[in-house]
Amino acid sequence: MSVTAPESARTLADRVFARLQDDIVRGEIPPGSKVSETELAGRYGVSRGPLREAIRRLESRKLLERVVHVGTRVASLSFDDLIEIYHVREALEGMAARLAAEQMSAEEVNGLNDVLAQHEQQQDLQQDTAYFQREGDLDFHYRIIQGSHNGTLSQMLIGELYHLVRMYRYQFSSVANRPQKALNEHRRIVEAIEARDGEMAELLMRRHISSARKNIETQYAAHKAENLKSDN
Amino acid sequence: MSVTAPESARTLADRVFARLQDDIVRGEIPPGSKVSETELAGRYGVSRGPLREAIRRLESRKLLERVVHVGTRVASLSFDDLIEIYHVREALEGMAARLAAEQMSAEEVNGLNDVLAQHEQQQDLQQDTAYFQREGDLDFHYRIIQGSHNGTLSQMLIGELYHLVRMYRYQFSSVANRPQKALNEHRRIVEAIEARDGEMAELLMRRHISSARKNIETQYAAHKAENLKSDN
DNA sequence: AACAGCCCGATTGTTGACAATTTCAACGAC
DNA sequence: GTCGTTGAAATTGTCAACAATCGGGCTGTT
Repeated sequence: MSVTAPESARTLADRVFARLQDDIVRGEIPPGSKVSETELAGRYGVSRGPLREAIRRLESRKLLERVVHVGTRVASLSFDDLIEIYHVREALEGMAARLAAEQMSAEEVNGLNDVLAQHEQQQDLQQDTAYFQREGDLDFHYRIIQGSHNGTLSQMLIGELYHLVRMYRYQFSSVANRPQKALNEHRRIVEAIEARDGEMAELLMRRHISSARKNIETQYAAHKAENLKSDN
Repeated sequence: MSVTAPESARTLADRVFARLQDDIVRGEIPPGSKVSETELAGRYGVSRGPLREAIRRLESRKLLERVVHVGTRVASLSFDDLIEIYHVREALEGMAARLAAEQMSAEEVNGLNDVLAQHEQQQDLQQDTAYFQREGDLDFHYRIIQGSHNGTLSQMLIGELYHLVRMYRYQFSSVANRPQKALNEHRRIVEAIEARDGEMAELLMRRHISSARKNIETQYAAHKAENLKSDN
């Protein structure tokens, strides 16, 4: 699934990088907290060399923020950051959907349908869906991105942006609060891909992500209004 | 102009990073060539520590390719890579143009018009335009990207993709071979931005980049056909 | 009491030595 | 002659010590 082949981590720095990234994305190390090189080196049982390499990689992925000679802290996404990311996702995943409609193989389309069927089952069973919805939604989007057969695009979305999106979702324990709607949108996107209608697939995907963004904006505005009220 | 404030390089690794990136983009170190850590450390007068840090950063920008325990070599863009990049640019810069139309300040729009006027003058003077067209075109696109007021978007385009685009342009000494056409397209994009018509700006920018991509594809097809002919 | 300047502890940046891995060439077997 | 093996050289990965820089607290002055 990962776009950068892990191959079970060939070097110490690779392993530390993977573990640290996971700890950050899952919120194990809370956003905004300072991370000390010596402390982390101890925690992961390596020297500062490989650890610094891991830190630099996570820094370029915007998961860590560093100030020279002062230190590194875990990035904490602001609301504005999240909106920015959704604008970028709208553009990139729209293009991904377009290319996927043109490029996906029959097997890949089948896989996409399988994912969709799985989601429908989850909806029916009404099981606790917080985690699975989260991961399931990612699975759907991942497959379309990979289906674009554009490595640069995949790298930017899966290799860079999605870690931030996942961190945000953990950070706010936020799950899509419009699952039925989203599922319907997913269905129509797959239909467009099956019909090899790239233009339609792009349009639908852009609307899908744009709706999610507007949903977040509305929630945030309500949240802020609520806070203002309780402040007075 | 750079999206990551250099502030005249506060650390050794920063300076080495900047110099090495420049040497790579300008083709000083030829694409595909192997770079030795000890050799580069000597060349830049630092130890291997900061140099490795610079290498890792350039690796995440896709300017260097590393194989564990083997070494690092300068990335050499294939034709397919370039096409991939242009698809991503089409999506991202289209969004940038849309946002710029909505967000740019009056001063920023003025600056954009200045750049345009400068380009028109260059056209008139018929001066040697290879270098200036190259940089001028970049300047135009940079300003619109920055005008989106979306830091994530700017980072992805200016901080990551454009270094590859510039490397390619140096690599093939390629300059837009449709300057008049491109200039007209630039004019219409600015008009849309001035009219605060985000949708139109996005459409025009996407067409602009799509045309450039198709132009490259045509050239490449012709080039390949030529090679095949001479092979027989 | 408020503020400026200085010093000390802690943290990061840098270095050179050591360990692990790969590559390549020489050698020998088939 | 080709292929597989082995060993040494070279290169990268890792480590621990040293240097540079920053933040906070102390002191002294106004």
